[in-house]
Amino acid sequence: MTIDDVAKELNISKTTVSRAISGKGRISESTRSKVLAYIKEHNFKPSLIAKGLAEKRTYNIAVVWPADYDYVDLPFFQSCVMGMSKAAAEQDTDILICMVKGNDIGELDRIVENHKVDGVILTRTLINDAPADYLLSQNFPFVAIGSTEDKRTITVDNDHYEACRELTSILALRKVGRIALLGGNTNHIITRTRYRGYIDGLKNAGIEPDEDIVYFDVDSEPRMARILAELKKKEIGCAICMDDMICELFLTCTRKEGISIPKDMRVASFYDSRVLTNANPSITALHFEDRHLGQRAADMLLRLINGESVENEVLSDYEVILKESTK
Amino acid sequence: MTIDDVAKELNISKTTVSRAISGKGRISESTRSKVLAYIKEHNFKPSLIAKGLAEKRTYNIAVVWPADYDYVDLPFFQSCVMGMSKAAAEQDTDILICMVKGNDIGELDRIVENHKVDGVILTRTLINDAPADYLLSQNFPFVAIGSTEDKRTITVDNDHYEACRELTSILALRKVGRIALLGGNTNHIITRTRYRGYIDGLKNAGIEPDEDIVYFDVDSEPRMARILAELKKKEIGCAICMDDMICELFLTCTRKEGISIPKDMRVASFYDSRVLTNANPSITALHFEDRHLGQRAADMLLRLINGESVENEVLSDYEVILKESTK
DNA sequence: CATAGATAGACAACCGGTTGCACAAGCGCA
DNA sequence: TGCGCTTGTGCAACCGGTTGTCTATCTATG
Repeated sequence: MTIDDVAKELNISKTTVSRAISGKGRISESTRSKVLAYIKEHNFKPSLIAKGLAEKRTYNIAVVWPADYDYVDLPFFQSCVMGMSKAAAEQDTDILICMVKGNDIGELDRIVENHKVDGVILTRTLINDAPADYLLSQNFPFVAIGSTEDKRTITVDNDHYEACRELTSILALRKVGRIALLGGNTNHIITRTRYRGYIDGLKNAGIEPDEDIVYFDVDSEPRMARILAELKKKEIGCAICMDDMICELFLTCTRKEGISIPKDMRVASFYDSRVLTNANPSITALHFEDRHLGQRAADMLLRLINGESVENEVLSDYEVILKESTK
Repeated sequence: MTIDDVAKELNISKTTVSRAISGKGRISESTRSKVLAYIKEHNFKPSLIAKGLAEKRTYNIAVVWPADYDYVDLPFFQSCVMGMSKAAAEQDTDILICMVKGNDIGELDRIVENHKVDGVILTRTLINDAPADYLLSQNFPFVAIGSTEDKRTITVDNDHYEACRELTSILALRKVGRIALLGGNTNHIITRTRYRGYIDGLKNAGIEPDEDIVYFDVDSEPRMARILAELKKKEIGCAICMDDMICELFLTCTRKEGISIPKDMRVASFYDSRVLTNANPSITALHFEDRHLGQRAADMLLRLINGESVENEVLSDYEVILKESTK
């Protein structure tokens, strides 16, 4: 069934049917409701491909999936995509996956050149983000989850600065001793953002930050073991892990060393992932509503595609959840 | 730039250009190479939307993403999708995400009715799989990763029966004592398949299976704790965990109980996921090449869409990796 | 040398929508 | 009553490809 069939059946022109469905152009209310009733009764869905050809749209948006095994925060990504999917579906739009390895643009150029999508969503942007640079150079609509250094980029993210500041100062006020920071990949913008929050959180609590107890690129067990030795020597009372993977490493190493938590040392983490939820003792962590984040990102991108004006957004969908590990 | 522009520039008809690109229809080798050279030089990509409208295709396939938090094996899913993405890209086809919750068909009907994709890939099929039933009823092309009960379905999967049989008999021959099975969700077909492998693995080693030491739906720490108590009472020498999540639970509980591995009890797992890779002691596990699995699935689906004949496939992309936990 | 058959390419219809423009009917107002 | 303006609808071109059918040219054959 096509709009021609509908038109013939109702003795009107296909133009009128098209207008009734899209809501654009002049049409009488009576004709319009007649058409809508008919297509609803017959469960007619106009072809999005034909619509797309005429409008030069695909009704698809891509999400860039960072395809490095050891690097992606899968639960975060899943939640985000769930949110995007929900928001997009409301406008008949779907999510297409674009695998990208490292800081290469991978399949992105094929997807853009073939015009397979109307826009792109980037997650967890890097300092020099190749996909972002590419999309900017092509003047292709996109929204980045996580801030970027280019002012032209539309971004949305949770307030990681504020979240980390809050967590840090809460811990500081609890008198947990010296607070070390165990950070992730310094190429991630988010790593620096959280770092700033940590610094200011300490300052708010009247503590002078000490660069000697801040570590980045904590990505392996041997490295964590070495750091842990230093923490012991420096008589650190509490460690803030910048993500759940780092926290896992921390827990593994403390267990091996026979360090008891929270008796000997305390620990808090970003993200209360499944692994941490099951941990013993339970882990103090920041909980984020990543789903909502994805939803916002998709909403913003769709508005961008529709030519509406879009402002950067900073969300506060997080919560500090205090558990045993910082008691 | 369109094929009309190319045609005009080369003083030939758009038909000829179309034929040169697609390779269909009669065309001289000289004209063909002339056209191909021109479009290559000018980096011309014919519109897939227009092509799609004419051919009634979208050059997209959907992968159903089971959107239950606690249920999806994310690393498995990621690897699969990476493989699919790679195989599909070679035919200008992309992967679209279709979120589905539980055994509901979710967004699937919208995607099918709107003809957003040419076919669907299902992962980890259930006993009564709503998406599979729906797609069959709509006569819509799809491939299932994991077997189904409906003979009309095209399936591909690793040989989980054989893998589990092999693992079980290897362990049995190592004289690890009585071998218990800790299984997952009984709604998953794969759970039953592995179970059969376990039974036959024991028989091959001359051991009579004992239903009393087979557990299913091991999905929480309390349940695991109860099971562990039984295993101790029954003097079990080794546990086979049907997936990495169950193995994690097992490790957590044994640690709490002060059970030493492999001294007091041995353990082996399906999947050598990141979490297990870091475990201490290292865990004996089955390693699967999920990426290749996804690649095969996408290949098969594309052939199905192209009207070629497709046979079910059973892959043997796995390896038993023996580590300390079964020494 | 005439003719049949093969081959290369062009024409035009088609896929299923959108949209600029033309036109007729209905209305208010002088 | 006549005029201009608004409103509702239709026509046909267009988006950018594919493909069935037809023609012109070339080759092989008796």
